Order: sequence, then structure tokens, then C-alpha cells
Amino acid sequence: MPTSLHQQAVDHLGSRIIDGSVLPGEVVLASELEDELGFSRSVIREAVRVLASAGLVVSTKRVGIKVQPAEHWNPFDPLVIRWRLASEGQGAQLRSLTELRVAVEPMAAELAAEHAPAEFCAELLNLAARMRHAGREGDLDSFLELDIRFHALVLAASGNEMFANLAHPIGETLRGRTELGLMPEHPHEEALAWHQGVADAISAHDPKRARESMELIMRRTVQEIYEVWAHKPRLFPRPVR
Amino acid sequence: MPTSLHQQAVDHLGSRIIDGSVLPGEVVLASELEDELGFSRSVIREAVRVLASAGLVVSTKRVGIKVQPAEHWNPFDPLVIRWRLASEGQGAQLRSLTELRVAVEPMAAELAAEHAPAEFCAELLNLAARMRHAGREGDLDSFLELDIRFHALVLAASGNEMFANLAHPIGETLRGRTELGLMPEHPHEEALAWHQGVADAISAHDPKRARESMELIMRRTVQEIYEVWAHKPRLFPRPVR
DNA sequence: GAGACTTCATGCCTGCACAGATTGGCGTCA
DNA sequence: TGACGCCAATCTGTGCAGGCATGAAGTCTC
Repeated sequence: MPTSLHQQAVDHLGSRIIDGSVLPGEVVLASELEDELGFSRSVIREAVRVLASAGLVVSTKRVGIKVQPAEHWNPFDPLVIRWRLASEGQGAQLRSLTELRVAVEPMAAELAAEHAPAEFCAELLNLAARMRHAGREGDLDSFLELDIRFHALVLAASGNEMFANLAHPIGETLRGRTELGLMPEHPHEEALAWHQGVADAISAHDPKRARESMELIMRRTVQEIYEVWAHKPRLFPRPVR
Repeated sequence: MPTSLHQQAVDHLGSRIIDGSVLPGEVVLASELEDELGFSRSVIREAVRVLASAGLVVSTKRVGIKVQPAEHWNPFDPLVIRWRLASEGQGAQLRSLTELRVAVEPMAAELAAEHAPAEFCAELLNLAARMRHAGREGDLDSFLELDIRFHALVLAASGNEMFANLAHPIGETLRGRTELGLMPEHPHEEALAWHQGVADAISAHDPKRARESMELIMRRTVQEIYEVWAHKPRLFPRPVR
């Protein structure tokens, strides 16, 4: 309950920026935030420094704390992802993350088939079996948690720390997807077989088959979730040099 | 020249953690850092907050500032990437980023072919032509900068902000690769043709061909750089739940 | 229009009170 | 005697209040 004042300050300003309550280009003063939240200068300053490191604001002398345009925000920052998933930008965030999954997870499966240690293989086989069981029982809560663990484990088994680090936001997208009611009543029998196929192929050190099975899962995932963002406009910021 | 004290403090502790001068599990005290750098408490505290947000440290009462194990570091944080590229972990960082490129860039090319606005297509064609010219002249410096802009533009043209945000670290990867002497004397004629092929396919809204051309580029990239990390061990942290 | 001056918000410093986690001592009980 | 549990001292980050220094913007003068 008593989350630290620092966290509160970061969350207050960060979520307001990302949900559009404070627009890019606007300037807020540290003293305003002090009054608004009733916190002291040090708390506000530390929070601003953290938000600046995520690209949300820049603070300059004589002018104040200026909100940066969205293309400066670090879309891989866990806080930014969480705030976006809780705001109007949820659709665009789900699209970005899902496209990233489609690109990364087949590659992760391929690498896992080449490099995964034995205990990862055993755990993957175990999870696949339990997913099959939970899926056939119609136990969707268990299925979701197992699904999250399965994909996180494949990412970790790739031996690529950037892939492994995507497990958290990807888990949140899976949870978000069920909250939006975008999961089928019963997991498809095919999906269960594909997960089993990924686990089998990785255990058998068969990179090609591991990739192909994961690609099938990803294709189905996109089909199921596509409507959420179908109407969301894409943004094309010019790259900075 | 006078980089802020805050930046200095962040960089001091951050780079020391990532190059292994301070090992995970070690605790440092804020007062030690104050004495070591000669900065005041406020500067140190703000720096620690920023490093904590990147997952490098946690600070708890009565114990101090504890360095976190590497699997807690956010590998997508720009600071973390820069420090890793400048340290012993360079090989592993190049591997991670290159594997990420291999996964993401073909997908980005495919999406760009579906969604890229006209001015992005024009700029891509322009860059491809200039790359061809610089490559045939043997002007490697120009070629490198054009190459970086080309790949950044494809990522931006995908309309996926997470992809677009990878342009910076990927650009640093390309620069690092030339610094390590891993680029051919003259860019291969094939590579020039493939870049042209990507630009053509995106302009022609041909996702399949855009992806395939980019895959060819990526395959060659891996071949050229593979030796850097061939002997580096992979890390397999157990995913946290 | 170029340069000097004023203004004002952040940058940086310091002293103080508080909170919470660790440690060690103390007493109790087996 | 030794193990356990409780409690207080201690240590360190957290948060507060106020001060001076700095430098970017804007203004005024020539």
C-alpha cells in the first residue's frame, strides 16, 4: 500500500504523458509538480530524471520540464509499455508487440533448437504436456499461465538475452488478449499440437522444424488478434540521424 | 565539454557495473560514491534512481545499493547497450543485436512494403542508388553512413515504433562492425543489388520480395560477423515468473 | 542587428528528521 | 549448556527544507 513517493511521482507524470493528458511540447514546472503532489523537490527531481532516461521529457534551465514527442519515448522501457497498455494507445502497443513476436519467436525457437540446455528441453516438454491437459479440460486460467511460461522459456532457451527480456511484455500481451476476450473458448487442437511440435523439435535439436512450428503458432495468433488494431493508424516518424 | 554531474555519475557507476569492475551482489554505499566522485548526495541519488530504472541496481534501507545480476539489466536500454558495446561483453552484445536484426529486419521490410508512405519509398530508392555509387567508388565511410540510414529507414517505414526504435543500436552495430575490420574492402556487388531489391520491392508494394531480399542481406551479414562471437558462451537465465 | 543586462527555473549543495531492515544482545526454556 | 525468540541499537536510504550557482531566454541599448 505505501508505494514510495518516488514511484508515485514517476507514475503520476509518466502515465499522464502517455495517456495524452499532458501533450508533447507542453512544459511543466518542477514547482507545479511539487504543489500538485505535495512532494518535496528531491522526490520530483529524481522522478523527472527517471522519466528523462526513458525519453519522455527533457529538462532544461530557464524553461522547465518539456514533454517529448512520442517518437522519443523508449518503446522497450517496461514502464512505457505498461502505461501504453493501460491507455488509448493499447491497440497500437498490442500491434507493435505482436509484430515483434512474429519476428522474434520463430528465430528464438530456431536458436533454442541449436543451443538449449537439456533442462530447458525437459521443462518445455513438461509444459507442452500440461498445456494439452489444461486445454482439453477447458481450464483457461491455467492454460494462459502455462502458455506464458512456455513462450518465456523458448525465448530464454535461445540464449539471446534481448529475446529473453521480451518475455515480460509478451506475457502481458497474452494476458491482455484474454482480458479483451480474444482467446477461443477451447484452445484449438492444432495450437496444442504446434506447441508440442515446438517442444519436440527443440528437444530433438531440429531448428528448421522448431521455427516452422512456431511460425504456425504466430500466424494463428495474428489472425485472432488482428481486429484490435486493424483500424489504428500507423506512425511513420522520420528517423533521426 | 562540461557534461553534467548527473551524467558523469550515471556513467561512472553504470559502466563499472557492466564492464565487471563492480560485480553483481556487491553493495556500494551512497556515501562511498559521494566521496569517490566528490559529488553531493542529490546527484548520486538521482543517478542511482536512473540506474535502478535500468535494472542495474536496487537500493534498500540499511543495506545500500546492491548490484543486480546481469539478467535483470534491461538489454534494450540505450545506456546499457552503449556500455556493453564498449566492454568485454561486446561480442555477446553484437551477437544479440545481430540475431535481433535477422529476426526483425525482414519483417520490417515486409511491413514497409505494405504500409510505407510514398516519401519513404522515394528516399529508399535514392539511398540505394547512392549506396551503389559509393560502393563502386570504394568510399567506405559514405557507404557506412548510407547503409545505416537505409536500414533505419526500412525500420521506420514499417510503421512499428518498436522496430523504428532499434535503428540506433543497429546503427551502432554497423559502426562497430567496421571498426572491428569486419567489412569487406569493396561492398559485394550482390549486397548492392539486394539493397536495391529491398527498395524496389517496398516501392512496388511487394512484401514477399522485400522480405526475401532483406533475408539475403541478413544471411550475408551473419556470415561476415559470426566469428566475433563464435566462441562467446551463451547465457541461459531461468525466466522469472 | 549585435552585444550587454536582467530574469528565472533548473543544477547542485547541505543539514535535519524519519523509516525500515539488520544485527547483536538479552533472557527464557529445554 | 545450547537453541530459540524477542527487543533495542544501529545503520542507511527516504524524504524534507532552504540556500547559492549556473546558464538559457528574453529584453534593452546602442
